[in-house]
Amino acid sequence: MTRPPTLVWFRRDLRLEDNAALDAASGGGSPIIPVYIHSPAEEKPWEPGAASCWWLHHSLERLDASLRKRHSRLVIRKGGSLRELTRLIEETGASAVYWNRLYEPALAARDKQLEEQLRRRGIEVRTFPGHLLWEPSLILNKQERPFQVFTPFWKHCSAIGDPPEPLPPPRLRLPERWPDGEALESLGLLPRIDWAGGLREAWTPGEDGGRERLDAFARETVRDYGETRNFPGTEGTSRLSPHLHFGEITPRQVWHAVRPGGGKASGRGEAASAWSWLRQIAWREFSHHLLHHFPHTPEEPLRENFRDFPWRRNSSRLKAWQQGRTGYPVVDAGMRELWATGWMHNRVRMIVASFLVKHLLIPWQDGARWFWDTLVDADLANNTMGWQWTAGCGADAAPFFRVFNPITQGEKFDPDGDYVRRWVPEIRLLPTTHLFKPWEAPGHVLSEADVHPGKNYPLPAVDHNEARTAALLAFEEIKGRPSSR
DNA sequence: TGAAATGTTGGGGCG
DNA sequence: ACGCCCCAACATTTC
Repeated sequence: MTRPPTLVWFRRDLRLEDNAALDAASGGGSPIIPVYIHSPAEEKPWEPGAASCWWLHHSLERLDASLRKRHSRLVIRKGGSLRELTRLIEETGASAVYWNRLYEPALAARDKQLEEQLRRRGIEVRTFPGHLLWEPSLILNKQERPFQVFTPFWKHCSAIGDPPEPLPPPRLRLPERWPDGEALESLGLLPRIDWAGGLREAWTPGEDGGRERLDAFARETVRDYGETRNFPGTEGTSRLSPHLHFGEITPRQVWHAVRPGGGKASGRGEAASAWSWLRQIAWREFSHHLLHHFPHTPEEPLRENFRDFPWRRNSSRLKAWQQGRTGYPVVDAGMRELWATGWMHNRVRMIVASFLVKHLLIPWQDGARWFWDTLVDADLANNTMGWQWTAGCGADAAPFFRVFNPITQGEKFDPDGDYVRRWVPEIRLLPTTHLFKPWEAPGHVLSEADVHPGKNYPLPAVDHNEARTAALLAFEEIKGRPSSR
């Protein structure tokens, strides 16, 4: 007599290692049935965008392949989560469902309901942490309120000490029979017209790809992270964000992979670099913390006075921004990198976001929507926090009057122009002194470089100084008003 | 995890 | 030698 199987419900934890739900199920000794249920409607209004869907398809493919190496498989279903889980329970005689917790408001609410309904039917439900280092509901300040400033949040969390060591890969006991599943292709995650060439070139979705990226980063890149992280023309960052979003690797794996002092000698600068990167991991935690405690923030500004901000919706300017035709080379380079690869360097994200919100006065929500659809690492918590931060209406936000200068930002952080030349090839022959402001170049320099402003490269959508003044003026309108209830 | 305006200082050219 | 101006370099404040 074999024991009834346990369903391990995969969601955004598309990995076998350091997977608490899978580990607990394998330790329990029951046969394991790995399940994925495609139910984008349950994530509304933030169902995954086009780039995320592309990633998800390949990540599921990889997960299934690794399971098959262990003679297991991923059972794919689509439709309502409760309906499909219930059906699977009936079909397989499963007595338990395990999963790793997610924290976005809509999903957390759905999961809570599911848990109750399954329990009512006598099913054992167990849920596990692991997507984050610290449970958002447990992190509170001395007044038992959520943190709204990053530094005290980080101080509080880092004092807790190192997170537990990652879990080993599981041993999978196989069921006697497999339930039916859908073909991955039937989920329709891949684009109908193939625009994903640039994504394929840039990324290897899946646990193995994430692991390789992490190993390479921990071995080499992290050493100089403090120096190089701000230069989009170099590979100074980890590029782990999509792997973290889909749970192909975990924050505790990355913590233990780069944390200084783990036996191997490292210089002072190297330790500082590693900590400054872990601090970025803590920003990810902070953004989930904020979304958990302020669940309306994907749509509404945290600071209430920003509801009355005199935004100027303008679809043709929005489109120029989306397509990388603003006439500001750094901005255009970033937007084109995003479109081509599904990713953008963080320094450039701040520049293009500031440009949309402060130079064009277009609502940050419009920018957040575009990022949502085009980023392979689109993450509701990170995206929301990032945009509210730039717009000046979020927690610990940059004040609104901090307006990035798209010219000097380019000169500072792309000093040789490598980044701009790569993504805005039509101006690549300009000398670096004029690369970030082609409209100021003398005629003979332009014609020698074959740059014709207004013809083969756009004139600036707005004048920097005028736009800056207009933004400061618009900000005056809401300045005196109360920023929170 | 700004930028620009304004203020201060100090060296050098020059009458 | 001296005052004056210019200006770079740096610091402070303001948006």
